[in-house]
Amino acid sequence: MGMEPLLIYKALSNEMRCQIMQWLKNPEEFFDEKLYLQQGLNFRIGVCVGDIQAKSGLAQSVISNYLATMQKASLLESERIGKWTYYRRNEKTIKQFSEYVQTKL
Amino acid sequence: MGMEPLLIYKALSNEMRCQIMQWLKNPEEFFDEKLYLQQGLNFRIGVCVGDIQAKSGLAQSVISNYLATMQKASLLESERIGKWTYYRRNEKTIKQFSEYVQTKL
DNA sequence: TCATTATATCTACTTTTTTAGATTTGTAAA
DNA sequence: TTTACAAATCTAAAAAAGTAGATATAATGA
Repeated sequence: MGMEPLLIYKALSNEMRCQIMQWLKNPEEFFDEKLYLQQGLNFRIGVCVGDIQAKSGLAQSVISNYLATMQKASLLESERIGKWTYYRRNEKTIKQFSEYVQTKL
Repeated sequence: MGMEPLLIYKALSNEMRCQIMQWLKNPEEFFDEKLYLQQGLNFRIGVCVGDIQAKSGLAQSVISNYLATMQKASLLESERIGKWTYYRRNEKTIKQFSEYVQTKL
């Protein structure tokens, strides 16, 4: 459960993965919430893989792999509901990392 | 002159390079300043490549290359005096990076 | 000038990461 | 149950990063 700076640096050392962090920071700015609301959900649960993949333009397997990388670094967490997996930021880790950079780097 | 987060994440996504950042944060804790003082220098100018290389145990060419990578990310700056090149942290960039992580990540 | 030392650059090999197609797994709907 | 869809995993090829020996450059001292 401990935050691992090296894993986080590696996860963030890729432009698209950084981009995904930004998209998930303000999903309403980058994705359409309508279909989520229709299902009784909202972006608090995260954004599903397919939406992220479509926005990225990369292959499904690549995005799935990127998201797994970011989850292993615990920058993201995921929840499966029905056929969909929703990814959202893990703000706790992000805060810990930010504090690590501030005090330890 | 602008701080580039992606270059910085890449530079830090390697254990030895992270280690070097730590060594250069408190050189007096990890290196012997005597020979520097004898030359009218101190660690404020930085630590020379040979000392960093000896401590790392890696090949000279590898360390030279690592230091160049970190300098390109502007995490480090260097100064040549005679035969020696001294590397020190660029605290300005480090601060900017820390603020970037805090506010933008 | 010549030899020595410190560092950077060049070169080649190895390892890791990126990338994407194909397959598998899990879920839901027909 | 079959079918369809979303996402994860498998596989393999291409690109990038890591590694270290050899060579080049730059400075010093004999």
